[in-house]
Amino acid sequence: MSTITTDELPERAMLRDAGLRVTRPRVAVLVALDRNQHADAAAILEAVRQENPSVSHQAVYDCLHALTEAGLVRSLQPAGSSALYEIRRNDNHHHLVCRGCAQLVDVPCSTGQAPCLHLEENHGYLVDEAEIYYWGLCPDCRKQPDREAAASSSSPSKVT
Amino acid sequence: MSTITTDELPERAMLRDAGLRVTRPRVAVLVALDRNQHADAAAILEAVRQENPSVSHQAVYDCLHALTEAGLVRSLQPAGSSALYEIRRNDNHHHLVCRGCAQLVDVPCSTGQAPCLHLEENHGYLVDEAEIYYWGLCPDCRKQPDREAAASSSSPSKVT
DNA sequence: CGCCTTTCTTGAAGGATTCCAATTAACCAG
DNA sequence: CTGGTTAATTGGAATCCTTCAAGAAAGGCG
Repeated sequence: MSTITTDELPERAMLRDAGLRVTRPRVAVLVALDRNQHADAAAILEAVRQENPSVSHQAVYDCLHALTEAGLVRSLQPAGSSALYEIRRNDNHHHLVCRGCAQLVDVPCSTGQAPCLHLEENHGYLVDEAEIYYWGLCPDCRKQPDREAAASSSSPSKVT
Repeated sequence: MSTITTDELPERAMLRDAGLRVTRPRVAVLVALDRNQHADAAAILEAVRQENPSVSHQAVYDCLHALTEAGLVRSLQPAGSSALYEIRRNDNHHHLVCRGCAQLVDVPCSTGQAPCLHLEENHGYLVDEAEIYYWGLCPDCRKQPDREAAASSSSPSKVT
């Protein structure tokens, strides 16, 4: 399906193949995401503007929505963070989140296919995905007593 | 540990046992959560004000933070929703979220203990919890063609 | 009972995201 | 290559949720 032209950015083909119009901001957003996984809207805007200074923040939001609807991009929102975006690949991975610094790391899915977890009782829902956040402390935050204490004991949880 | 006095609200004991001061807004927040699982801050505020009209929204946020840190309450934030709260019980359940209407349903955890999923590579993290969101369409939204189409096919997805 | 600390109230600010109308650009057919 | 149609982008403002700050009130211990 993909229309491959000489020296054409792969992002352009991605867009066309998904049935989306190829626009400068959309290409720029995809390129930015390719370089910077787990970026939020502000970071993407900044990256996009390095090469296209005139792009508005609204355009970035529109692009992200369009790309998400088209399935090219996946949006994440671990509690306490603003929306993060990543290019959707076929690996159906999950995420490891640090309670201390909110750092996000990819972890492979054990089964590899979505939905990767069986559900006993689905309440009549048509389930298509299981999204998993593993919460914990990253190596750096484990060294800091404050944050160590926050997540290790049973009662607390300074999620912020 | 709990100091049980005649005709005392169990919420007061919960707070005292957790080492928190027993205040009117905190008790009211716990009572509201007990009646209304998966409520957001606005819903809790409204419920609290039915009996305590003077409670400020800021007090509700403060209470929710204090209760969350103390481990009495758990906060959820499925992508696209504002923060939701539920009383933390010992069942370590997970959640089923409708992409159409954002309705949230509890589903039991298969293993029952946290973290309920083993992680092959933990990147040096100290993991204490696996939070799972099952995404799909609730029975009502499955009946609506727009939303049905949104999540079932591979390319589209009007997640709104 | 009274002090000290924590929590609450009030008012306002902040950040992220969305809405809207007018303009501009991309795609497709001729 | 050119025009017409459709869709995307711009820019500004508005909305929603959450947090900050300062003073007032209330809880808990001695």
